Amino acid sequence: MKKLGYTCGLDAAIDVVGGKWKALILWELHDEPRRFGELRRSVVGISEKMLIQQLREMEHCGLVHREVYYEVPPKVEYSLTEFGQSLNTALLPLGDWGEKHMRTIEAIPRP
Amino acid sequence: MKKLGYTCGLDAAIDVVGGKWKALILWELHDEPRRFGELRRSVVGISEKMLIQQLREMEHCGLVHREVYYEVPPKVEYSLTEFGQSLNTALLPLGDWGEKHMRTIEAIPRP
DNA sequence: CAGCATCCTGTACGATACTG
DNA sequence: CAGTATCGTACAGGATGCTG
Repeated sequence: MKKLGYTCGLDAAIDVVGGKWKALILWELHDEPRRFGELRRSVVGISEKMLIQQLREMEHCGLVHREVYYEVPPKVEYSLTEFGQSLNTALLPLGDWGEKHMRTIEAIPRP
Repeated sequence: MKKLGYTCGLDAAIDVVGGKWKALILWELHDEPRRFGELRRSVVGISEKMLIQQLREMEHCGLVHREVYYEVPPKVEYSLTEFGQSLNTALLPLGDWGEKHMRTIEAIPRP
């Protein structure tokens, strides 16, 4: 969410879902709502700071819905909006591509 | 191209096509080979440094083929490999999604 | 024309500790 | 449990000038 005046659809999409974590979070939410703690565990390697930051941004873009249950202990559930679902669907082929070529990608020699 | 040990296909795909420019370059190459100067003009806003850097990385990953014509003046053409084509295809739905929701995305208030 | 070499900056991301 | 608050760093990305 930085620029304005996108040059094409891909440009706009990447601006929304870009970065290291958003697509992964989106994926974790694809089938059912998740609590903060669940996400922290399932999105391997993410810090609390990044998780909450990315969630807030996605909420701000209308991709994610945040539902607070006023209980003790606290409970908050994150879920995809229709908008988020549509983005997730658009990401499926990319995920499949990655899955199919994972070995190849892993085998690329790093500098 | 940073990590190893991807947690899912999407993770791997994003590692390959991530960043601000690679997907856009891929798109520019989708229908026919392009010369360096052509790319510099059509990928709006990219610097020479970033263009050559991204091209080299994509070449290294086997997504792009670099063909040098030993002429005067110099001529170099970049084109997609089969691998690159397949990635580009996987990105199509995302591009469509972006195209469709561009107005919505542009309308999101920035911080 | 197609690059390479430098220098510089912002920020994305990370580690750690603390709170309602 | 679900976050805040700080502090710190690496690297993505940018600006400019030069070269075979």
